[in-house]
Amino acid sequence: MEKATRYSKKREAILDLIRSTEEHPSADWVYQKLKPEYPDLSLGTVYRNLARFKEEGVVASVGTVNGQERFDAMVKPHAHFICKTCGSVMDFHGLEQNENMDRLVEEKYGMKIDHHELVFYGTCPHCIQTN
Amino acid sequence: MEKATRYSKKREAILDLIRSTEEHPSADWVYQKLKPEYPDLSLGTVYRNLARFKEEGVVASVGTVNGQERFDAMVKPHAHFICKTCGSVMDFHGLEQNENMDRLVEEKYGMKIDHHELVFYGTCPHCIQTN
DNA sequence: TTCGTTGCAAACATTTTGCAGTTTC
DNA sequence: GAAACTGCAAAATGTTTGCAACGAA
Repeated sequence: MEKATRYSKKREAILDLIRSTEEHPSADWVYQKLKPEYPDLSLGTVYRNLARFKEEGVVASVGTVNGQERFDAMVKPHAHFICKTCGSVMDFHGLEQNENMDRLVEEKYGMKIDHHELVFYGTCPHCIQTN
Repeated sequence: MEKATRYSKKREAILDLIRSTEEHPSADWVYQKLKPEYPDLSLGTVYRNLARFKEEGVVASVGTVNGQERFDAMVKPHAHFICKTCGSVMDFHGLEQNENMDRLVEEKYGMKIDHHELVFYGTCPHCIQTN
């Protein structure tokens, strides 16, 4: 038996925020941003909703940066860049892998592929300048 | 002034172990495996040496699986597969990105690229069977 | 009224760190 | 003997969870 879903203003605010930013936020970033408007928001709620969004597939995890998981409102597959200096995460559009790659891999190696993630690591323009 | 390096039997054992397995181990896995032979080994030492290996570039982080960072004795670039069910990490050889990809990205987006990581997520053959 | 959702704080798990003792050179 | 390395245990950090109160339907 599936669990019913009820409206929640905070859940809506969390998703809206993630969708409105290019920051690829962490749970704490979301919490800090919403705290002023929702003074009684708790971190637990942010985590619970993020977990839920991941299950629903409306938000994806980009990976862990400096010990914190970072999230992305999933629109379509795209590559990411992570700055090793400041930890910022950016999108790379136009570097998508071949659409058939997942299927090819399935045939070649015998596993079921759900999705893949291409991440570049390096130094962002801003950190290049200030070093 | 660089810090001098001294020989350490445990450091050697840790690196040898990572190099000898396809497990893409976590810190704790390394610790558990070496504990019988080195009863006075401590987890702190494993972590300290892993951090060192990463800096030296002899070991790379594959990512975080179920909250634990997983490591790989870096030989040459290759893609990875992570099973969402059992958390196992495997190598995918023959899927390397174009060698020039990093340089292309640098020119196109203006960041300095150190390396990239391609990870597939899905269900491994073993977990397909037992479900 | 029901039961999904939340705040709060405690519990957890992983990783980091300070310090005193040990080992390498 | 100096300095690197380690064990140990405590601390720090990020995330999860139990429970009572709250809120949507």
